[in-house]
Amino acid sequence: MKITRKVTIKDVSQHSGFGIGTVSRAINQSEGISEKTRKKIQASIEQLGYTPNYVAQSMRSQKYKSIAFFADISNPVFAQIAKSVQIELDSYGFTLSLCSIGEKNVEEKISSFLNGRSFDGIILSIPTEKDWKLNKVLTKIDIPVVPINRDVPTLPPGVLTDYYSSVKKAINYLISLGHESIAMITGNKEIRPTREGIRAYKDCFDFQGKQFNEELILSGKLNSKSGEELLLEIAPKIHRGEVTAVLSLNNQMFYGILRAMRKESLRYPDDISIITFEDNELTQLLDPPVTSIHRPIDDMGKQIAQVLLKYIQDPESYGEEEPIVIPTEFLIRDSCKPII
Amino acid sequence: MKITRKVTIKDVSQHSGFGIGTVSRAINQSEGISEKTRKKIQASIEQLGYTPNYVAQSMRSQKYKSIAFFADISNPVFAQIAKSVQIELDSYGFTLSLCSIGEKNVEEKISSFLNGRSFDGIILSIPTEKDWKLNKVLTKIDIPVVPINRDVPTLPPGVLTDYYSSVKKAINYLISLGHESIAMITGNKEIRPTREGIRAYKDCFDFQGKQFNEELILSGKLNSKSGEELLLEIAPKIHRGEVTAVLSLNNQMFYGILRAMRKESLRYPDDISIITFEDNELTQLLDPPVTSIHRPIDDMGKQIAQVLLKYIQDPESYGEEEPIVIPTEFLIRDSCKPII
DNA sequence: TTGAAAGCGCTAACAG
DNA sequence: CTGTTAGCGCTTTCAA
Repeated sequence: MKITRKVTIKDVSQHSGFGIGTVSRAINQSEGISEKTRKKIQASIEQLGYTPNYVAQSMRSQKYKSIAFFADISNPVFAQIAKSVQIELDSYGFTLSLCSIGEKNVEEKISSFLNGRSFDGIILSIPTEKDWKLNKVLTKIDIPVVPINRDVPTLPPGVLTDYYSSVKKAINYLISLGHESIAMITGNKEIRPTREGIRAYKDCFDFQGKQFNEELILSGKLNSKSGEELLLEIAPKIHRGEVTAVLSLNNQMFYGILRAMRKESLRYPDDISIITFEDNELTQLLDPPVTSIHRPIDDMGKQIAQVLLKYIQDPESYGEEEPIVIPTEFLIRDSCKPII
Repeated sequence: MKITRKVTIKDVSQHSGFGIGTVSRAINQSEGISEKTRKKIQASIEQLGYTPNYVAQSMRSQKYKSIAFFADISNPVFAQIAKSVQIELDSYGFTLSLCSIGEKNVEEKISSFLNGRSFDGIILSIPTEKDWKLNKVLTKIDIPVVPINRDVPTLPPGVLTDYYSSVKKAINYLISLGHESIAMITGNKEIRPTREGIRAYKDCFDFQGKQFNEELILSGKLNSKSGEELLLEIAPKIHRGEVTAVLSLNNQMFYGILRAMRKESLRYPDDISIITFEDNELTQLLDPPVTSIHRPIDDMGKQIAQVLLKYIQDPESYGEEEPIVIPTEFLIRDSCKPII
């Protein structure tokens, strides 16, 4: 058995009797080729089992059919987004490459990852918008970038979850149950979800003509440890009944909140009412199940892929598109109790 | 401001005064170049801010510094593996590309994904080992493939979790608590974890001189729905006290098991003792927390990357390496109760 | 409409 | 030790 060299465009050219250029035109569905020859060449391609070499195509065309995804994939939310983005991209022949980023040195990670590699576009979730170094790096990138849930000054808005309405629904629900002292646990204040959450929170209280207490907004990092610390901070108030409800804007922080509650022997909904962003196995299987804000993550991933693809295909449109806002659903379960 | 063309090896050659070939040798740390020239060239490279074009390098060298990862990343276990694999690969300049696969048409997905694209290696987690079509596709692949927890006939063993010891510990623990009718919920029987689990289960009973009841091994699919159905199947027995413990070999199935228990108003540890594979937020935060089998996932990812890299760097060693066995930890918590 | 030929940026073989 | 050159497989002028 002889070693089978990969079949190239040259083989197709010979086999079909047409020139290399013509074959290329047939492959790329380009103009200036008769339907007849296209068919003949197509037949040769199928007989030989030819597939164009993506690497060679890329080198010549400067198109890579490849997207870089920067996020912390160990967060199931991003894992799921990555999955649906990949599935969507795949149907357009695009490949998704992963790059994990943490809290620190994000710009360094991103630029060293991009260095030398070639992508047509980037999907990005970053820990803070106010990262001067990062923003500098981002301006230098000459391919479209779609941020997830971030307002990056140098970038078009991308895809956003409707945190404002979500938080409004949650807070109003708690108010309707009679809660007045509602703590809200959020990530740092330099990301859109936090800003939008706070805005919604304030608006709810303003609308009700109620006093808004700044101290009840607790900002930290987007991880469970931080969530735990923040809950521990207000635990005394909860014990004293000075805080009767907690709204968590982040799934990871919520894990920490639950851990802290356990440590403090605080039980929901009796000692405290709780609501969290992101519905998942945990919120469903906890006893009682947790009232939560749900977003269609697969749909989000699909939309992210779609905008990016649009930007790539039509660079003129980059930055001209309206932000895509993903609506959420408010799932009332049994983790909140009315104040009597 | 003039448009800055990307600097190429030619520029470096001109700037440094050395030939293109010499520059290439400097870049690739190849033999046959004096330390002096290397330094001079290095200086030029830095001054010009040159980075080799990976695409061109790949095209010429047939090395792509690129790995394909086939798995269902929406399972947090694989997401975390993907993350740590990526981090490890990144330190060697390799890129990780994602491809989601489901339960069906796996061979079709894999081969169409690979088609035209170029990778140096593959990481693979497949739903069943007895997939004739898939195995046929796999034999045709001429780059190293590292399977995760699977014995694929046509492939070297790769990286394996020690299911045998893990299950043995769990079963023996249950036996020591006085349990005799232990149900084990597993994936399909054509994957290594199931086979190893069953073998361990049998060995434990044999060793104790106890009767092993085949009916208590419940095989299904690796998803929560299947876990739910299987638990529902034996629910009557649990109610009657004919089954007193359940061991779940899969994290996804475990979600379903918990759902089914809730439907059936079955509570652990009072109505039934439970143990599951994979420790995570859910097992820790459930009340009471769940006794579980934990494996070091990040370490697993790192090892997967390492073997694959070794195979790529030294193709002779492909298939000659011993399987890498990942040990597990048995975390006793409060989900099991002794039989009195 | 088609073919020929010039590269894309790089590596590797060959010469010197 | 270093320079020159021939491609890798493809797209894209430019002629025919």
